[in-house]
Amino acid sequence: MGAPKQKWTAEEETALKAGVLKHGTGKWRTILSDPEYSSVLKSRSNVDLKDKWRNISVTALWGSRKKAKLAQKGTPTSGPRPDDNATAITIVSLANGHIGGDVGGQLMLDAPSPPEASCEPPRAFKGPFTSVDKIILEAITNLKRPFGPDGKSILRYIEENFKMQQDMKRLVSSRLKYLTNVGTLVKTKHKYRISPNYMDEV
Amino acid sequence: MGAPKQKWTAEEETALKAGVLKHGTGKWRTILSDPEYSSVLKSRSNVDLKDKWRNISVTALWGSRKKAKLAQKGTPTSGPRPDDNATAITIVSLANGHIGGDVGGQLMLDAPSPPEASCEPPRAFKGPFTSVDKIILEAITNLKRPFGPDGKSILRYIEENFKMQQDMKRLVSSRLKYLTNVGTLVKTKHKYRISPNYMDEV
DNA sequence: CGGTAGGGATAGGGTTCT
DNA sequence: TAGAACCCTATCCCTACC
Repeated sequence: MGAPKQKWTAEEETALKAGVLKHGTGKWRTILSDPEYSSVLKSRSNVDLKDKWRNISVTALWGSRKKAKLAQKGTPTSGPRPDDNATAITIVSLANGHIGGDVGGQLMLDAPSPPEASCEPPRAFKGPFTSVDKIILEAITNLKRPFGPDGKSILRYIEENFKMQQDMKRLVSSRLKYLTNVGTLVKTKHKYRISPNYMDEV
Repeated sequence: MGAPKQKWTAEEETALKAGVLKHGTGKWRTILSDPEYSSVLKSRSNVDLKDKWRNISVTALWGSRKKAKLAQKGTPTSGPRPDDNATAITIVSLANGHIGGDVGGQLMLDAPSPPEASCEPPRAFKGPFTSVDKIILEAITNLKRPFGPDGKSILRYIEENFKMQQDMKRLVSSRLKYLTNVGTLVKTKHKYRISPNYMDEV
């Protein structure tokens, strides 16, 4: 009827990956609207992009969605094995890493704090943070929740303890996603905790 | 972020329904502030409540929001199946019915049923039409707008064509909401038209 | 500014096709 | 039979409008 299973071409897949690299995961409509990819992807919907990306990621991580589900149920303690097939993981990381510097060009998280950002973090614990990531890790550490705080708590902590001149919601959300993807954080039931392997880096 | 899909529990849903029953639809912040529900719903926002209620209502009426939209556009033949899931419909009716007697106590229009209406399960469809409802239907019919008149036009029509001794604004607004909820009216872009399925009841 | 309504996007479970 | 492609819809997000 409508679409007899339109297989993804290599070109489309490349465009999708580039799009995720540029705009981050979860920005399917944005990617689709980007003139850089819209021509190649014009026969795809935002949902198609989402589904395809899921296939790519999950395949790289587990081999298939089915295995992924089984793995999540059967082995609650062991996370994904990054050594399996790192390509998609790399792409995910890369993509999310790029988010920071992208959205509106205003995020610029790693810019070594401008001359005197006109707003000094009032209650910073570890001096001038140049990275939102560090703030997030601090939040998780200080919040001391049994299974880790959830995203809202983290966001609230940051908003209450730092003077930010912008809305941190999306940025924090992006970075949580990123830190989870690269394995720095472990996400369980919407709660984030710092991976044991990274505790010493905090 | 914090909750990429925090599914509603049965308990939360019950609290929401009770809240609507008590305070009426559209009073999401009020429901959230009511100590009777605030503990159960503490992880929800007023917007969450609004969305969930929309989902409950629309699911009961049409099966899903998508189907509802499709039904509004085409498919003149198939309407909602009242026998499908009447519970939410009933609750919607009940809730809105209570609104009438609630706000300022001045609405209190015509209880079509005897005094003991308070403990009686209301009939959702063909339900308690008030005289104002009939006037509203007349207004919509006579105004003959392409996609139906909006609330203001309906109100103006009533004020111009009937001598009412009270301010009809809130009352008309309530009844429009009610008639929309029970499926008698279909609301699209602030305009109201009579559902094809109820045209013959006018 | 805070709240609500409504449109619309996303996430994830489920289904169909190959 | 597995996996890719696609569907369904609860939930979440954005914006206009009071």
